[in-house]
Amino acid sequence: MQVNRGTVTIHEVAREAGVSISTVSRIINGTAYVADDKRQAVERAMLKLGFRPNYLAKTLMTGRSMSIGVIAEDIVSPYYADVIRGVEHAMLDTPYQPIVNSGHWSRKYESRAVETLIYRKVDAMLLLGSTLPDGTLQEIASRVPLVVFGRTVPGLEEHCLALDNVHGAYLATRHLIELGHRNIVHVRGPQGQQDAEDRLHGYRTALAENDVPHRPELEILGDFTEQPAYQALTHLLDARVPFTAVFAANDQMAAGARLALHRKGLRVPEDVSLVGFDDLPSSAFTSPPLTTVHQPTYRIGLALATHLLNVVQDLPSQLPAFDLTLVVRESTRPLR
Amino acid sequence: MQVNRGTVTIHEVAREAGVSISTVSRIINGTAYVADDKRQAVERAMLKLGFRPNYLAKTLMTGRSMSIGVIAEDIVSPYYADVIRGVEHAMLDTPYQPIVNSGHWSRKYESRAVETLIYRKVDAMLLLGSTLPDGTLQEIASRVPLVVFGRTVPGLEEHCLALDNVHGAYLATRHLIELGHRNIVHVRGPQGQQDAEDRLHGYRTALAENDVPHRPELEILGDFTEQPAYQALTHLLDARVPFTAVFAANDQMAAGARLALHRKGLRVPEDVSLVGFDDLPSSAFTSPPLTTVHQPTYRIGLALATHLLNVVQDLPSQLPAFDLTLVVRESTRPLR
DNA sequence: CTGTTAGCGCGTTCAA
DNA sequence: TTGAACGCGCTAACAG
Repeated sequence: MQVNRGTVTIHEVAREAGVSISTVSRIINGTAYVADDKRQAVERAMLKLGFRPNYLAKTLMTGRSMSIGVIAEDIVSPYYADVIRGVEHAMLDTPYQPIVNSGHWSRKYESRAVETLIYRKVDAMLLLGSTLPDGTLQEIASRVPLVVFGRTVPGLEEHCLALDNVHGAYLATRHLIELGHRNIVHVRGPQGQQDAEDRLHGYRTALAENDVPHRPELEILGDFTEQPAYQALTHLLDARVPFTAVFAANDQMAAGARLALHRKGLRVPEDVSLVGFDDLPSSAFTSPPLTTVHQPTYRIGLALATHLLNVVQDLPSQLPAFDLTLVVRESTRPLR
Repeated sequence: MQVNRGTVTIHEVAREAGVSISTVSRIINGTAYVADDKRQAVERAMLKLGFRPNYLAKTLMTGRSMSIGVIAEDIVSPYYADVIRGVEHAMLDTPYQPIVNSGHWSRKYESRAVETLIYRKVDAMLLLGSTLPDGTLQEIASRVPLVVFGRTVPGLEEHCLALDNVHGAYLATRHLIELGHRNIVHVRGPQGQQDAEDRLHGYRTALAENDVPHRPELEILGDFTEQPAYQALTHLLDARVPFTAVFAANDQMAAGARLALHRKGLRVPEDVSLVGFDDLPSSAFTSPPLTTVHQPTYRIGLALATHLLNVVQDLPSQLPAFDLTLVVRESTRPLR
């Protein structure tokens, strides 16, 4: 039997105040009326002993932990970070607490995180992106209330929030076309990743709808980080493939592309127009500020959390829809 | 009494396998040898019933939750995010799990986060920066093993990891001076914030040691984000205060400063040299790549977590020291 | 090697 | 109104 020194429980409080533990419990939870004198005695005892209720014991009894598990593909990604910020803010003044973890873009670690959180009895779970197959997500949803961002899982539609990436990419590409560009490079996200595929699709659609010939050699592959985008565009430049604009599937890759242009002495937007996707907080402060597709990540986080809180409290709730919008800043200009 | 439908406990497993609950417990935890036939029966029963152990009940007994509370001033800040990444990676293949929260740069929310984590019985706590006074931190440390990054708390020295910001700023400023610059703007961090004050101090020391006259009007105030830095430098430019270099107290403010210069048609580094602080992952990919003071944030996260894991396991451990180094990239050049 | 028993700290009936 | 007693799911002595 371990010692548990220094842990003061409702028993000591009860003894100190000269009442039973149930009375103490009632006062803590406001479950029933308690005579004023006893209430005061108990409150004095709690203060004196420095009583701290044990959440685990409480959870064991009630079955509710007042915590919400949040798993992001990657906490570090500025994109998810902003969503998390929204989630945190929404929960700040509620009794619920978010417990956030990374899935590290890996099925293994993501499912480990899921298991751990369920073991810890979170009352609900929020997945910010997910590499897990639909079936697994459905199974998880049967064990704990689940909300998913960035994907629509069959059977869980009303708890999924996904944005129209095809449309966002369409807007970005059309903007460039309207500016007169016809040779538009697309820096793709990782192959097979849904958002990346959708954005590629939006790019192609915009070309097709505006009778701009599709040139496969202008589609280059990245992985949503700067370095590979930098390299891919450098290769293209070295190969002297002509183009006048670049649409990168996210802002980080836009930064990589921008550097490749910079190294070759090409100016943005004078020589090449550049569009990103995501609108990271930092993208408004690049030089020049980046034209990009804005995702209302903070508001999404807020909405996600609000919905989640409703769900765990059995309140009716519906996830709102969010639009992707093009933010025109200074990295694009008409083809002269 | 709530229903707890669907929750299968060791009792059902024991019944199904025809053994006692302690035998089941022993098999789960490997506490003692169990006859092979019983073990197999139990394992079959667990699988069949889909048994999931309840961590809370376990924690209630053992007093160890196998979780580590991590509180960052701000999860969203790319700076802390990289430290968190290190922490997560270090714990990835251990039985311990980090539970991360934001303090939101506020005493109120930070102490709330601390309380919540202690209530949840985390085995130890890691503070990534802290706005709490020394006394409070000492009190926390008396309740739970505590490690602090970014500050040295009296009495807790061996569990604190802080970098020499004065020296880092000194290096940055000296670099500029060696390049021939004498009119060096310093974009300060928020007044009163320790890191900000230290960096200011390092800047002044470098000037003094190299006989560069100190011009107070070149010290402008920011708050570690882009916008105020942008504005402050714009004011300075409008006032036609002459300078040839800028040392910003962090990379985000360097981006703001860079934009102010860009808007006035000043090129970096041709017209003005620019140095940052932190070396955010994105700073290597700005155009031009930023010269900045590198903080080994990821490795720090790793070290912090490793130390923490040692501490909770009563293993001897010592926090290593880390150096700040100047990374010279392409945003600085000799004064012509 | 295995089962019985006594808690961990708390919420919640049921009588009084 | 209040207290006694039970149980949440599990671990850890203690016998055997």
